[in-house]
Amino acid sequence: MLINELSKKSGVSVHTIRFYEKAGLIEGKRDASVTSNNYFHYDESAVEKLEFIQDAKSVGFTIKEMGEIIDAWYGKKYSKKEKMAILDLKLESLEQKLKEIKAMKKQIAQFKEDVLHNRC
Amino acid sequence: MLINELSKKSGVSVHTIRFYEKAGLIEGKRDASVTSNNYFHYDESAVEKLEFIQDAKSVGFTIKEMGEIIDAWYGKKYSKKEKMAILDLKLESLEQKLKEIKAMKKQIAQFKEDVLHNRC
DNA sequence: AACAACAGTAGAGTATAGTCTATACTTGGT
DNA sequence: ACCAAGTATAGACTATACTCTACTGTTGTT
Repeated sequence: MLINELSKKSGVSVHTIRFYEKAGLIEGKRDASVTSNNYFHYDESAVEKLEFIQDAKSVGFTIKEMGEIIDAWYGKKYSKKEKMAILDLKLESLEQKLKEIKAMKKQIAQFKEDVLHNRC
Repeated sequence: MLINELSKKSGVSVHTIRFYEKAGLIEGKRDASVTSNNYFHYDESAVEKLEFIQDAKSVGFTIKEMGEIIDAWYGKKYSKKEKMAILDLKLESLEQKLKEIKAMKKQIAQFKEDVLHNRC
């Protein structure tokens, strides 16, 4: 599919898809048999990656971190063992975020107590 | 205390404290009886707020959101009822973040499965 | 052939959150 | 009195993550 279709399927704008492509998160391929244009073609994995990116963004992963995860998931540059290690690190960082959020919930609950009892 | 002491107590740089002050997150007071300088004086609440800011940052709250929380915690511009409502909204957004992170953990666990069984 | 819609590239602009530099004045220790 | 260290303000600079504009070329429909 071309970029416009990818945009519609993923819900990510054409501009942003190109931005992600420059950042190395997704990759389109050019058809060598076509000489009249330079159009990039994308497959279903690009849709999956863009869907992942949207979720990963909202949990606070940076472009760089998303790139690492995508490389460990789809890429060819790591061995199976390395991929598992990278993904395990990401799981640990999520575990850390989980703890921080739980602690923040407690803190805000405490703020509510303070407000309730006019302690501020 | 003056800004340098506040910086040491909170672990936040003097520059960044001034940035937060401009953003309305903390507030120093000038001593009207002193005419020779314009130095700001901070109390213990500034330390508490800066400590909160560092935690709130790491869970993904923006400056604007932190300002809302601080106003609902320490500020005078809201009624008790309004303060509780604001803090409840923030608790809900944390609950949402918690869900997203748990979902992302599942997704990455699935990536591990895919890698393990050479499905990518 | 005309033309709107789409594709690519380069680069400018925006928003957020700092971080640092320059300048000028004040304070505290010797 | 001297001078390093601290303080305030304004504004420049950086990094991240987009978002948009300008321009050029291609494709598909009429």
